[in-house]
Amino acid sequence: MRTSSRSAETRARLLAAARAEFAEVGLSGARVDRIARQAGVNKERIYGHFGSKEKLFTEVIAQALGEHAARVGLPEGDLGEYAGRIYDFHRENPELTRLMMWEALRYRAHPMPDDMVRTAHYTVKVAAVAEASGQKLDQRSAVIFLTLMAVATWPLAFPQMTRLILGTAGADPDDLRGYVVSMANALVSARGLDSPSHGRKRAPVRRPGDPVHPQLHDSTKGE
Amino acid sequence: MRTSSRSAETRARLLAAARAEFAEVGLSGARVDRIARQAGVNKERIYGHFGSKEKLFTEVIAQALGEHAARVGLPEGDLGEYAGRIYDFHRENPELTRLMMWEALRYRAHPMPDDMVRTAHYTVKVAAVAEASGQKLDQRSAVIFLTLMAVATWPLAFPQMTRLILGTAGADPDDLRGYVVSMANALVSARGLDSPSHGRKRAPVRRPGDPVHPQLHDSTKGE
DNA sequence: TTAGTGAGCAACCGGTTGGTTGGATTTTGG
DNA sequence: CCAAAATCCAACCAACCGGTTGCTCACTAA
Repeated sequence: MRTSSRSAETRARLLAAARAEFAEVGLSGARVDRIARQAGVNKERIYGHFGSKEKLFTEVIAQALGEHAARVGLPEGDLGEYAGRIYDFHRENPELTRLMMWEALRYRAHPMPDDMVRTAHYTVKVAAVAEASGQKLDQRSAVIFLTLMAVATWPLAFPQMTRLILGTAGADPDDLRGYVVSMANALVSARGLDSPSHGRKRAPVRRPGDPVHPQLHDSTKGE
Repeated sequence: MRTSSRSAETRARLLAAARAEFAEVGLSGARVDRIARQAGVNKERIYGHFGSKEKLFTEVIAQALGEHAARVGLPEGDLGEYAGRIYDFHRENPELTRLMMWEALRYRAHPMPDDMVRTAHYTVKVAAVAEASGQKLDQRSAVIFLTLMAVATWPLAFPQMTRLILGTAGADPDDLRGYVVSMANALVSARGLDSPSHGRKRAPVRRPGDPVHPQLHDSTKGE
């Protein structure tokens, strides 16, 4: 085996092991020794390839979200079924859900390294939602998409809450999927029911090409 | 000051400092020294009062959820406005949202210490939802309540996703509240639209002998 | 006053952690 | 085939972490 491909494989093995470890216990809970051992590599390689545990973490998240973006399709036709597909994907890839949570906890709303590509990704999806639900492309389409995500992923992100609310008997994943689809359909079928700016202020309209400023965040802070 | 009340105040100061620390960096990220210093007491007091870092963690969560239960009322009348109240509370107490996430990541669906009291708590709320939405008390009421929670808390739990989907301009919290209320109303107004098992069940993806190891738990687990 | 009680604390401890280093081994260019 | 470059690794380390201990001090009851 050539050095370069051997090196690439080492890197890939480290990334895979790190993804499992980070998904399981998060950044501060992860142990570099464990990652290296799981990958069957010396832990020094982590620093040779990635520089630090934290940089490895961001690399893992970027990779996982990239795969996610590539594998879930666009919303088309029945939006309830689309929510079901999101549910399915997160159910089959619980690591992604957990990585999203670790990411949210660590970086909050701060811009991420690959902010622009992800923004573009969701812009496309929101447009598809607008078309599928037969309304014009505006803020409300984005909100519907956001809510579909919420309905589909919340029970998987907060399994303890789901169990407490539904009870152990009602927590059957397949039944839950049916409920998710049902709730999502209810959302879409009732669109246009009342105005979005129901509350206090008037809603601004987001321009699709909205510039996002990639402002660096403090790297010295521990988790 | 009397010894007992002084002790109680020390305990309260530790709980407050621990809540901030745990909400910020989670259980494994938290530093006992930091909590003690923030509380202005010696770190030995943590072990005198709570026994261990993990027990302090569960105590913090129990307290925070207790406050939450006390301050958000029962769902009554307009369920959309109820979702708005949930949103308001989590917006004003972001620590609770984060604690729930840390808890979900650490304990997954496993039973928690105060499982019963929390279950009872949600049973009451689900019953109130059933009454407020004018339908009989069944699994569907629980699902509606669950979905209300999802719609109200997801944007706050995943601010980075919300920002990416809505854009920086659309992420205004007040507008977001309006959307949450609107979406929740859409949900409820479309109740009874279709049966829960709307689509055919999807093929169950069973993971036989799930090899995911729950390792991480400390050896000192017994109570 | 004094004995008893419990909160408080500085100092300490053993194990662990992220990160480093010097050199052995393998691959590549020529 | 050779030398340079790339890759790998066992051993090491300083800092850090959760948890403990032995003692002091303030307060209370008798």
